[in-house]
Amino acid sequence: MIKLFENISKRIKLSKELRTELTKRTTIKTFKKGDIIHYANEVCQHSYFIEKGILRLYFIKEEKEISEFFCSLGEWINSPRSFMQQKIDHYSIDVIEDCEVVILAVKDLIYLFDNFPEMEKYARMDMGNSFGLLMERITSIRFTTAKEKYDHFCKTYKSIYYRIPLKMVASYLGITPETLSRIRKHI
Amino acid sequence: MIKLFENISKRIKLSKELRTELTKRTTIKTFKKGDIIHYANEVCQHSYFIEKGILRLYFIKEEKEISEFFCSLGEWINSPRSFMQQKIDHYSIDVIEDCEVVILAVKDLIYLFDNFPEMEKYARMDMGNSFGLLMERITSIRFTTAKEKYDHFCKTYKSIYYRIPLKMVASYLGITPETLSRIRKHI
DNA sequence: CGTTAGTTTGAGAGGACTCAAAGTCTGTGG
DNA sequence: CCACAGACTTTGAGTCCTCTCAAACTAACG
Repeated sequence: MIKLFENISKRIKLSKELRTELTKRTTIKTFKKGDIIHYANEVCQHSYFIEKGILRLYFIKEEKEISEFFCSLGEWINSPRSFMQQKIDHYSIDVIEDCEVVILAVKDLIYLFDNFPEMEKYARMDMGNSFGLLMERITSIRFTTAKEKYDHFCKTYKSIYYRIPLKMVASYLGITPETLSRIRKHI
Repeated sequence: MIKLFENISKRIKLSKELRTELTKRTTIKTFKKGDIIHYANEVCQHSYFIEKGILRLYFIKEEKEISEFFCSLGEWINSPRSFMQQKIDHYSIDVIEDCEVVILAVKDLIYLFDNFPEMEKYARMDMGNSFGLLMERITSIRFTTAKEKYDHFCKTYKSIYYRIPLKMVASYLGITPETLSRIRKHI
């Protein structure tokens, strides 16, 4: 839970009460590479904070997996629309590298929102951060060659880019595995 | 302010007190087509809620304007990172169609956040909504032909897409004006 | 009503795609 | 602990979409 408390403290003052409540309402769990921790045909009931490992949000399009993004140490992952609006969405989450996560159920998060206004602030700020990253990514996708897209990807995921299979990176970037393979050769 | 109150009420219970405070702390203003209401070299001090008209977030890349997104009736617009983190960012905001906006200064927003916890919730939910749209957009940019990108754009902006100059649409989609012109011809 | 910005049309070049096949890695069961 | 099957990655050839550059046309604004 250490990384989680650090992450929260970065954005808001973490009171002893909130800390206690968080400890009480979360569970720690480990998963193995290849595990699927959220399925597209279910409503996302949990949000996962990563203490270790790599997870991926992806969906299926024309029988192929498309990676939406990757998350690692110090980040939250869930199926955004499904989790926030409690409805089915087409995203699944799987494990790229053995991981340890802190699990928070939506009902507990709501409890925290209702009883700790600073938790709302934290959620807003954390999302604001992700929002900025998405905007940057959109810029990096438009107008750029496959090589520039890949360079941006390596920069964004500098601590983990080399741990993700080429095929998944290709679908994340919206290029074919063949093209990505050729690009990497020329570096 | 009618649309603003509607928008807020959709997400949270709008108390009489918050309503009063909002009225007191916002101003209504009109702008004309072509006006620039936020410049890239300044810290964004205000957020604008649109009651009428169309505004655009854009930036300059290699001497060309790149449109990031368009906003119209019932939406907030600001330079996201600049506004949230109070630092310079490369985005400017200009007026595509004469507009009427409700202006909220960052200091007043902070006051509202500090005194009305439900305002934090509203901001979080509103951003969550925009977040979902960005994710959809990323999907619509990857793997798609220029025509599919344009179709998605028309769907996303169904009430205003025909009011935006072709050149701006092209830069929004990340294709050249020539390509977009050819696509539109074949519909 | 002229100037300037925006849009359309055309021709040619190049990057990324598709399809195909060979080579490499990984994990599972014997 | 090794061998093999299946998945992943690399390499190659040919095609197509979108880009660039260039020029004509049209619309908007003072």
